[in-house]
Amino acid sequence: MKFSNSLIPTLRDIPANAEIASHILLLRGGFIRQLGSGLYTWLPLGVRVLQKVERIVRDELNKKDAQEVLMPFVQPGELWKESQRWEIMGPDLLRMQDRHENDYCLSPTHEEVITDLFRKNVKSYRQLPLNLYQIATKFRDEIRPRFGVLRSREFIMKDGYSFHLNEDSLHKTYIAMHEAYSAIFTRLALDFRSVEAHGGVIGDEENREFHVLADTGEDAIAYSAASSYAANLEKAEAVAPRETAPASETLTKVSTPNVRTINGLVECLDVPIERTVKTLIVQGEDSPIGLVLRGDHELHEIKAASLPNVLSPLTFTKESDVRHHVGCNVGSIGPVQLQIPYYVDRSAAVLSDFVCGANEDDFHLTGVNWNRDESLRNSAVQDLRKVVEGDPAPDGSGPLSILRGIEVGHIFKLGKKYSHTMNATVLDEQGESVNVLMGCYGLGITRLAAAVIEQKHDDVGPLWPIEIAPAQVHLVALNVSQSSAVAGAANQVYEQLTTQGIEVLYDDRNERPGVKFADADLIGIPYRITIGERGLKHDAIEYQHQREVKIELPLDQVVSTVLRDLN
RNA sequence: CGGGACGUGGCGCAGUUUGGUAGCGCACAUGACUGGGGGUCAUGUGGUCGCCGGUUCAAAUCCGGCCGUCCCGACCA
Repeated sequence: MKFSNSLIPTLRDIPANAEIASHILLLRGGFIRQLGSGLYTWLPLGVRVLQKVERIVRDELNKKDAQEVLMPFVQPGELWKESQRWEIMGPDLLRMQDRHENDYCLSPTHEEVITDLFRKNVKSYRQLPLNLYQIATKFRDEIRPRFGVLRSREFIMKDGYSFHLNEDSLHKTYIAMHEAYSAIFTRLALDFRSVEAHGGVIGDEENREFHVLADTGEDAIAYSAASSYAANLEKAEAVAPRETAPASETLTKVSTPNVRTINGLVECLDVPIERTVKTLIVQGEDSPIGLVLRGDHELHEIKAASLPNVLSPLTFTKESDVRHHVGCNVGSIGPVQLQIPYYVDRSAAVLSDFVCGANEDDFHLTGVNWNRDESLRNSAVQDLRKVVEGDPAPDGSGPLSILRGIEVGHIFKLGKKYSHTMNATVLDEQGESVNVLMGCYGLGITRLAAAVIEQKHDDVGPLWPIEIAPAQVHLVALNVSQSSAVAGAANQVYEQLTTQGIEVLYDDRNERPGVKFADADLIGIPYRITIGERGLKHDAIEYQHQREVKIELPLDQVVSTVLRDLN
């Protein structure tokens, strides 16, 4: 690949609309261009990266006997109505009609199509298990596309689906996919975690997310350094830190004029925030419901919304209604004598001598105790809060740490969710018709390419892992148009490496050295060979791996050294 | 959807407050010089100032509407 006849539009300036490393560097290195919000064109170097990511993914999946298919990007609305997701999906699903006014959508995922394919073509348990995948374009009309290709609307995803007669078979494939994903990310030399997660609209049986750790990640990951426990914060279980201390204070009503917030309460009464309790009021099925948390803890909406009688999605009760039901403003609510049902978070439930609202404007209670104080004894305790750094891990292995991660893969057991609604059955050994069990395995190809940069870059450019670099070697020939010696040597190295099957980006342009070096940095190919007249005079060719120290090699050893390093 | 910002040659920006013939840097073309970290000089090419409407003798600039892009948020008392 010669630079002089390639489209590699590197940028000197930082593009105005890009903020994070992967977005900036993919633009500046000439890998992508934006077409519209959440829509990107992949340029030649970018396509090479994607193809290599895909190659690794195919390789690892094929090892596990998954088979590749390719399904349509445009799908009939009928199928989505059948699975009932036409109604459930909301505006993320981009819908349209054809000339006959039939409903269609751009596929955000392919459960419906694959299930339809399966039910029309597989009839016997003898054909199971079956594991099919594709690498294809998806469209999701995201609320807010951002961070370039990290959260775009149109993107490339590997999505796989498996079919099974029984749970045991499903589990085997689920584990096999877990292994395949781990192998893929390991080959990319990524620092990643597989974590417990929420299933979302796909399904909420057993599932696992794969995250590339990076500060710019949109998700928070709680993990235990002492064990393999790791969970997305949206799933992570919060366990109570310690046993209840005995009550020592007496219940006292204190005046707290104009105190409406926990911070105000802490200041007013000079109590530690860990000994305060706040009560949030959300809409329930019959009446509003109180959620009681320690003052310094944050409500976990997903946990709260899944509680019995609590409305999902979680909706906070309007302040005027709070006064109607509780008799005070939202800053003075507390569990003592609360006139509506409430749940207490585990960590709030182990407090003693704590402070809470008195359900009367401008008053709070101090010295409150769950077990001693009559109206509190039968409080319902639930996990309501987000975990924080230092919380005990649910597996008892020690304190939790929190890191940020980019979700690049997600594997699910779907069970019979789709086989049931879409009537996908096989005949079992007894000749009985049974719904198959399914699994579903997603992996973001375009996102993964960006996530790699988020984790592997420096000030001047990406540091691509060799497996997905746009080329293996960047050959920089300095002043080629002036020096026939340089041109001769560079051409020779280029020919020899190419003949050996090495991918070389050969910068044969008539550009100044500074331009070539800057572009090489922006492109980020791992091995760089620099040939200039100065070194050539004493038979010295520069050779450098990423940003490490350059070494000098005689011309006749360059090719063999590269071959050695690449194998 | 709520809040904020922005939209001026390919890219990055100034000009808008106070209306008066559209500018800078980079890139691009040609030539000369230069030749190991985005070089210098000279001469050039390229823009209906996002779109539509209004005010005005005159609009990038003022007013109204629309479109687009980015950022923050999408609840925590």
